[in-house]
Amino acid sequence: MSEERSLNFIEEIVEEDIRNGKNGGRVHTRFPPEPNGYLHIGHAKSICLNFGLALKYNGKTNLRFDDTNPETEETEYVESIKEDVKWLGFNWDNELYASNYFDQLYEFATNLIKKGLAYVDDSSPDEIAAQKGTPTEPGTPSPYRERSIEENLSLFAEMREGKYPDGAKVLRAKIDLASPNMHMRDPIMYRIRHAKHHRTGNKWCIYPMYDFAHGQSDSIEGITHSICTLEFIPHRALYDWFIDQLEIFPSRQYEFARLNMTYTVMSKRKLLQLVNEGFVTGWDDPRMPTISGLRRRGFTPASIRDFCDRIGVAKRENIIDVSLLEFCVREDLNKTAWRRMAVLDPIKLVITNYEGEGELLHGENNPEVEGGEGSRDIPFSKELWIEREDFMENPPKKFFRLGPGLMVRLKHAYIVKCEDFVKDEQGNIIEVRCTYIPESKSGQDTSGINVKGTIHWVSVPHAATAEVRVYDRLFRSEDPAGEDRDFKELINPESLQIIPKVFMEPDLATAQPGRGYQFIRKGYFTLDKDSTTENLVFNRTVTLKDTWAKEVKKG
RNA sequence: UGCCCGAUAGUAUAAAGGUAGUACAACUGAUUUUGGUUCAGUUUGUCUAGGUUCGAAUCCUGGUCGGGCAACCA
Repeated sequence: MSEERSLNFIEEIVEEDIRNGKNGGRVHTRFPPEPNGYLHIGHAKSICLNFGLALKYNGKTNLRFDDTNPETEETEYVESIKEDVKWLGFNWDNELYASNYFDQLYEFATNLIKKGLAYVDDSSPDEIAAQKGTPTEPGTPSPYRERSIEENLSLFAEMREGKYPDGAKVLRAKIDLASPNMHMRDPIMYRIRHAKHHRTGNKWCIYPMYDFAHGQSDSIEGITHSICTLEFIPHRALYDWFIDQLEIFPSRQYEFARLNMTYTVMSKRKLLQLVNEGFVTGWDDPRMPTISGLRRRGFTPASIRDFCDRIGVAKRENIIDVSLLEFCVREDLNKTAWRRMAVLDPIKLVITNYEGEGELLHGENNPEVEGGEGSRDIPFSKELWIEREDFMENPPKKFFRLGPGLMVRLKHAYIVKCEDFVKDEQGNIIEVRCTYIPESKSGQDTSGINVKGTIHWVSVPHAATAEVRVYDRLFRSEDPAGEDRDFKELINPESLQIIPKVFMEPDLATAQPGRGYQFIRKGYFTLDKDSTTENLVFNRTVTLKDTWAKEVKKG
C-alpha cells in the first residue's frame, strides 16, 4: 500500500550509481558518531538516512565511532549511542571504531611522507594559523616545510614514541598554501596528545585529525556513500585528495542539511552546557531533544522514524516546526495508547441522588482498534473528582461542560445535571453538586437526552494518586541559537511543572513502563524512570490537539 | 574583497522543459460518549532582471538575499 514517493537527492545518486554498476552495485553506508555526547533528534535524521538507504537498496550500514579525540570521548557515550540506535529500530552490520585503524592510519601517513606529501612542523598553533593566510590572501610556507623525507620519517616516528610534549610538533599534509579552499592549505594530519584513549589506552600519544581519519576509515571499510552534513562540503576536496594520494578505495562523500527544529537547540556543545550547568537534570531530561530524552518523555521509535521520513532530505538550510514532531507522536500514540482517566486539577463533584456503595463500569482500552484491545473496570461512586476547568460559574455560550443548570455526560457513566456549587472563603469553587439520570448509563441509555459535552472523572474513594510532570518547550524563542542573546537566557522558566498529587483511576496503579497512555482529554503520558510502586510518576509526552483552547484564546 | 553551498505557501518537501503537488500549521464545516480521532473543504508559493524556447520553478547570464569556510574539534 506504500504510495509512490519521490526520491531525495541522495537516493537519486545511489540509484544512479547502481544503474551504472558503480562498486558492483554495492551500497554501504555508515553512521559515524563521535562518542562525546548523547545522540539527538538531528542524529536520528542521519541514522534514518544511512540505515534507511541500506534497507532500501539491500546494502549494509556500519556503526563507526569517530573516536580520534581522547580528551572529550568516553565509554559512557559509546554505550548510550548504541542503545539509542537500537531503540530507534536499526541494526548495524559492524560495530567499528576509527581507533581500530590507528596502526593503518600511521602507515598511511608514513606513505605520504615518503611521497613527499607530508612533513613534520614545529610551528606553534598561532604560527600555523598565521601561515594559513586568510580567505582572501594566500598562506605562507612554514620554515619546516622543506624538511627531507628522511628527517620527516624519523621525526614522525619520534612523535609516536613520545619524545615530544603535547603541541610541540604536528604532521602536516603538503598541498597548496594558495588554495582558495582553506582546508587545502597544508592541513594538520596528526597532533601530539599524551592522553589516555577510552579504547587504545596509552598505546598512542599521537592522534589523527578528523580529516586524516574519517575518509580513510570509510575507505578501509569499503563505504560507498559517506553521508555527512553541509559544513563538511569544504572538506570534500581534502577527503578526495587523501584517497587519491593514498590510492585506496574511493569512498565518496555527500552532504545534506542537518535538522534544525523550532524552540530547540541542537548542538552537542549547547546541550552539554544545559546538562553541566544544571538547566536540565541530565542528557535524558524529558525536555531535551536527545533520543534518550524523547524516549523518557514517551516518544515512540515509530513516531521518530516517521518524523524523519516526513522532513525530507535536501541541501537547503531548514528549521522544522516542532509541531510536526508532535503531530507524529500523537498520530502514533492515538493508535496505540490505552485510554485512562486522570484528574490533574481536581474539584469535587457530588451526586446528590446517587444511592448505594457504587458500581463498576467498563471502558475499552483503545477505541481506535477493533475490539478495543480489551477493557478495564472503572469504579464509580457518589463522590467524584473532576477537572476544575470543566466547571464555570458563568459559562460562555459554547461551553459544553458544567455550570449552573448545565448537563454533561461523565465518560463511560451517566449524564449529570449541575444543581448547585460550593465556594470556600476565598471564593474558589470547591464542590459541584449534581443529580444524575439513572436511565442514562453508558451503553444502555434510554433517557433520550442528548448532551454536547463529555468529561472525565475519577471516583474519590477509589482514586490512585501519582506525581505528574508536565513539560512545555524548553525555550521561549523559536530559534534560540540564532538570536543575539545567550541561548540560556531564552530558557522557558515554565518548561517543567510538577503536579505532586494527581487523582487517577485505580487501574493506572499497575501501569506498565514503556507503554503510552492517553489520559482522556488531557494528553499522552508515560511512566517516568523515577516511578516506583509506592510513588508513581508520569511524564506528559504531548497534549492532545486542543481546539477549545484556541477558541478560548480568540475570546 | 576570495572560494563554496543554497533560494518553490507560515514551515518543510515534490514537480528531471509541458496542469505548481503533498505534509504540518492556520481557517470552515460534518461526525463523535475524548472540544481527541475521522471525514469534507478553504486560504497561502516558484528571490529578482534579462535571455534561450511554441512553452521555464526547471536551461543560460547578471543581480539580490541567506548560510558556510582561516580549531593541534568532529
